[in-house]
Amino acid sequence: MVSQTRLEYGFIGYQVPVFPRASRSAREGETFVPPNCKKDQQNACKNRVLKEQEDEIQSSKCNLSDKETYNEKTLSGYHQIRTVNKFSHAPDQFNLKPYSSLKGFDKLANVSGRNANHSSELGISSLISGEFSVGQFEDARAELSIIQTVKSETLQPTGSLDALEMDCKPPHYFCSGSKTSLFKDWTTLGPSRRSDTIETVSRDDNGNYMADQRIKNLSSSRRWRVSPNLNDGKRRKIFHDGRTSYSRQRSKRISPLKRRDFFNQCRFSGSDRGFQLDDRFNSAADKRVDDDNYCAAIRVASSVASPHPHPGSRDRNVKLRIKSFKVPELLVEIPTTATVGSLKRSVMEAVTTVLGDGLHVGILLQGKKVRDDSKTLIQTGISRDGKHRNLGFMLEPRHAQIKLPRCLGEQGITSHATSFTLDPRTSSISLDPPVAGCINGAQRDHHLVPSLPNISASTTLPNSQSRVSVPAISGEALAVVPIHHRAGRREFVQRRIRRPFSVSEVEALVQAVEKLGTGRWRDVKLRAFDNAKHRTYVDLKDKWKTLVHTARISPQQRRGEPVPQELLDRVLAVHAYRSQQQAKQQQLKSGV
DNA sequence: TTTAGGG
DNA sequence: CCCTAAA
Repeated sequence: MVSQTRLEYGFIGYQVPVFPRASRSAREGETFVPPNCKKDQQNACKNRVLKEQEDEIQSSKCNLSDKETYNEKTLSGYHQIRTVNKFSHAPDQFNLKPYSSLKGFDKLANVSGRNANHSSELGISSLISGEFSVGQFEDARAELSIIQTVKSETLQPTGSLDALEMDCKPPHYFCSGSKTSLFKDWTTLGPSRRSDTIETVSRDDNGNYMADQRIKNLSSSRRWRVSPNLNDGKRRKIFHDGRTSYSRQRSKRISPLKRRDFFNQCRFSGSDRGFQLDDRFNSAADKRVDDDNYCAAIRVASSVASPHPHPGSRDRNVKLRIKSFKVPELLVEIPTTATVGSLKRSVMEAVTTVLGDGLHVGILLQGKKVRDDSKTLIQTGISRDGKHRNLGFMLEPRHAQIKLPRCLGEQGITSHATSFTLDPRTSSISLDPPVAGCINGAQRDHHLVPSLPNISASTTLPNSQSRVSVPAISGEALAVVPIHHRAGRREFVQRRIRRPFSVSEVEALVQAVEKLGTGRWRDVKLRAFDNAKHRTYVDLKDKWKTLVHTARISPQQRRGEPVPQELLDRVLAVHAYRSQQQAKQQQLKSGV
């Protein structure tokens, strides 16, 4: 009976720590102490943090050992999605937490750089793709029906909806070691904390939700200038079957080092007076964020420079600071017999999918949509003259519906994960199509003009939703195969979102290669990943390559989700065998 | 398009 | 993952 019960979570919104920012305590000049830090350790913690701040300039490498006493979760902070289960009393909570704190920071810097150059669109997807996971519940294999025994009894067999509300806690702490230096200026903001800025969410005539914001002038802020060679002019051709190929392209990708340099150039300056406004904004945002009832979204800070920069005329730059995005509501339906791990993945993938390619950015200026992409900001009216204080960014669904054919369970292509009872045929994730996300607080103000009138708008929440239940395929991860709207599509093409191979995928890959050998990647694809549209044969080949590499290095050097040694052994065995065969072939050839 | 490798 | 030369 219980196994027939399904839980459905409606995600009204998410708050994802897209951009690192100082914890409130840090901005308030206090030293953050991890919540789990025992009292007698607090002073030591404080000292350590202070010391880190002192050392951050010299330190060029993050000293992990120095932080080992901290739980990563504690250090990184996370945002919570809390479900309000109308059938139960204890709210369920979902956290979006950094997938990898250190790796994430590099990418965050990268995102910042890219944002500065393109639009926040890239940054969002980049950020979501791999930097965060849905977590907290330790036993990912525990079945929901066990965890929610009590709830299950009260749940409707189907169709029960848990309203999910966001609890958007600011990251407690986001920097450690040298990484702190990247964001130093974020952590050392001015003390101005008057919460006199009222932010609200408004709805445009298209039914899109947005938050108002302020744009801050860039004048004389050289840090916000954008290097043109960061432009990633990649062009991607989309095959009819959803596969991709790439035409020749241009400039080199930015190396991580360069990205960091770039970010360092772009970071805020604590001496920038305008930043006090940012900070004030932050305080307002935090206040709101603390409100359990507030539906928040993806937090972004980005900068956008004038598309036609005038060298030597920095006054013409506009600085945008987008604090957060609201994403459309998502619904996840999942059997109670599904594992916690699969629930996490479902949520994560729903978020990833929507942000990955399901949205595009719309711009609202004084309530009107700006549709002409070719206009310059000045022509549009986005300038520093202060005329327009209502500049809004929206995340709008790119497609009417986003379908997520997928298998939610760990049960993958192989039959190994037999302990999972999730029925893929009835799993579904859906996106609320008509609701656009919004950005809470890009902000505008004038440099050297500390007082800025508040911007306000009416607050509305998404009220419509539609759930799209789609039959899940037997592939592993979801294959989001958005229908690409070529017309009016953004010029720049983002890198595919990163989708680390799960263990069961690796298992399937190894199994297939054992059978087919290396060098027949198309067959491997067809055999084991036919339903995983996002895994191309090139991906599989690449994965095999990394698997071989992984198997050869010490476990300490490995990163990401650990691959069972048994699998790695099989990888090595197959690889050795195939190599041997290949060598023999070579010998035969040359011998003849 | 697919394979094979370097980036 | 990306990008491509070759096959």
